[in-house]
Amino acid sequence: MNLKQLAEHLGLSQTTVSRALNGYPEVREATRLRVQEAARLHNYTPNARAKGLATGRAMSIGHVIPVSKKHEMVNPVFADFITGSSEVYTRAGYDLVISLVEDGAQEQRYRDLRAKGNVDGLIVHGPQRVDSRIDFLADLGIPFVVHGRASDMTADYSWIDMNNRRAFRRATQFLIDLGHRRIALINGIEAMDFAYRRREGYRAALENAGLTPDPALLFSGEMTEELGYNAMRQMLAAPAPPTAVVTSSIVTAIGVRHALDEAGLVMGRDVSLVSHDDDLSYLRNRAAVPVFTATRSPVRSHGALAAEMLLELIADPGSGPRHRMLEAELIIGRSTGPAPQS
Amino acid sequence: MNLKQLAEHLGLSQTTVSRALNGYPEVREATRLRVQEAARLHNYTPNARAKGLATGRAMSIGHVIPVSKKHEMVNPVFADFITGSSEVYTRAGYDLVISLVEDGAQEQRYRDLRAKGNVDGLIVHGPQRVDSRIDFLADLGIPFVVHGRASDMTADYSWIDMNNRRAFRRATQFLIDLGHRRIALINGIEAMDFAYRRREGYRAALENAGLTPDPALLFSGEMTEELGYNAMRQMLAAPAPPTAVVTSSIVTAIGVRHALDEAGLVMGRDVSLVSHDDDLSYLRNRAAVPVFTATRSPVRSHGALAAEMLLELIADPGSGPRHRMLEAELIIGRSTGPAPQS
DNA sequence: TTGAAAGCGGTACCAT
DNA sequence: ATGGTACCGCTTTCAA
Repeated sequence: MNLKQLAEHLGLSQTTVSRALNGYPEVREATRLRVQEAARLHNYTPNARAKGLATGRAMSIGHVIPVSKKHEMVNPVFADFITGSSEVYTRAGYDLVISLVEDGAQEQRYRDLRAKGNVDGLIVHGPQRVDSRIDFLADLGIPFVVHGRASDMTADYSWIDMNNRRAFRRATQFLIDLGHRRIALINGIEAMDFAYRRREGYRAALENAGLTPDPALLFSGEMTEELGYNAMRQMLAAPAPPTAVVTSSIVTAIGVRHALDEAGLVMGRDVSLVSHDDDLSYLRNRAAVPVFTATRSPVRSHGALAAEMLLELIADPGSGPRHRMLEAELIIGRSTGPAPQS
Repeated sequence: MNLKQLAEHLGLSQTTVSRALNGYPEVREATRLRVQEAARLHNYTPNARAKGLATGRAMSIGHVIPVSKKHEMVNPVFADFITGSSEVYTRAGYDLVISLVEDGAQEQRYRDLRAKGNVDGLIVHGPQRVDSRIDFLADLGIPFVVHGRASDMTADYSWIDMNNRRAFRRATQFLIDLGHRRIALINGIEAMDFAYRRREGYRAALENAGLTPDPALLFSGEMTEELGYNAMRQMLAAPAPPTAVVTSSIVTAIGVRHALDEAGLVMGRDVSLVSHDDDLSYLRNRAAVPVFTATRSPVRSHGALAAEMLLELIADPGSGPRHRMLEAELIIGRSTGPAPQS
């Protein structure tokens, strides 16, 4: 059933029916009720494409996720993030369009997204330290919010990010406070902004304690189990293995643990481990248990906040860029030494 | 730049330009080249909404993912699955629309998706053993492919699924072959079809070996770390703990391991563990290492296959439902006993 | 081989 | 308070 048919059925004009349904004030209340009733009865839902054509708004938001041929993995946090966003979009009547776009085709894809006119705004995932997408999208004039930042760019754009630097500084400090001196970092790919900031935090904590980062304890790559496994094996085979490890992902931490198993070492006794993005809250306060300690960021609410930010940006294009920084939580599942300084 | 402007610019009619760009044969070759050249030059991309309105096709596919208020989690395999699908869609010129829809609002949301006209077909995720969505969508007359099946329904619909029953039968058999007699299962929510089938496989292996499933060793719930932790703790506190555990998810397995840690037990020595959806291929053949053994399904390619199936269905609505079953791989990272029979 | 014009299903301006 | 009508941008008959 479309508008025309509904209007004929009611003996009204399309105009009046449209107005009644869209809450315009100049419709008599009785008429509005009659129209709404009929619409409900016939399961009338306006055609989104026609509506979009007429209004110039697509009522949908795009999430662009970079994938590279080389790094096959799609970060699982996207799922969480998108869940948060989705709730906001649904409530506001927006659809969510996902675009996985490959390294090479970036700009053309964005241009298309814009020209095809099926998104009103974009969320940009996975920014690098210098990310050409940002200037490009700004030029294109489409509202967008970046999930993360591009540290080495000066442009002012809207973003939402967690405090990666702080989280990793605290995690590292926690281990230093426990007495560790040889602390490894198994990080994501450091061209990615988040990984770069994490390493900065790690380094800051070491330097603050008068320690020099040892390159032999620094690893970065795609955050797979395999990375953790290989890194840990390599370090265990070297002359001076670390006594503690900080990893960027729980997945990597699992690999680390397999390497420890293989060497007959016990996590929490022989080697301490802090992993990011693990939710150990169910273990909190079980202080005697040799488990991971973790930092965790509420990715899902990041998604919701980013979505809200973007919708505001779309509603009020005049307003300037918005920024939002969120803190990660340090979850101590095991504490064999002094608690970390907050 | 829109079609009208491009046509004026070229001194041609919209009709001719449209035909030239869409490969209609009745355009003179010289004209076509001139048009294509100009289109490229001006970055002309047809407006998708207008095109959709005119053709009646949205050129986009919806993925509907059920979320319930109670089970907050969104299964991380969606991310992988969608990645696979996305590649297929992109190549075929389709967009991907994600709809997370809440338990209550299911039918209304599908009806809307259909009526709003912004998807040409749907992939349905997370089917239950009896899933009302299937009959409903069939009635609605929109092409759809189910990722998974609904065991207790008789309707014939298109689906793609992994052989959950077989995977869990083999995993359980593997443990039986190692000599285990008390084998626990920590499963997903068994109203979900996949979890139900997994339990059937587990049970089949036990019965085949003349073993009776012990209800005290059966757990099901949302596949969180916490589930694995609580289940394992509870079993360890009981009179006759299991000597082996099969879990439906690597996340759950991590929780199991924490419970073992807490009890001072060693995985692979005191308790064996097989987890599903873990990729231990990097450990394959390291037979002496006490690690997880796993079954793994290539979720990403499931996504691609489902997408292809759906596009075929859309292209040829007359053809009947299609089905595709995929086998999971049993990855043996540790083998302290005889290998499982395949 | 090309063009004019009628939709596709709405919205919104201008009348009445 | 309601209706007529000109778009929105593209496709597709029908004519020339």
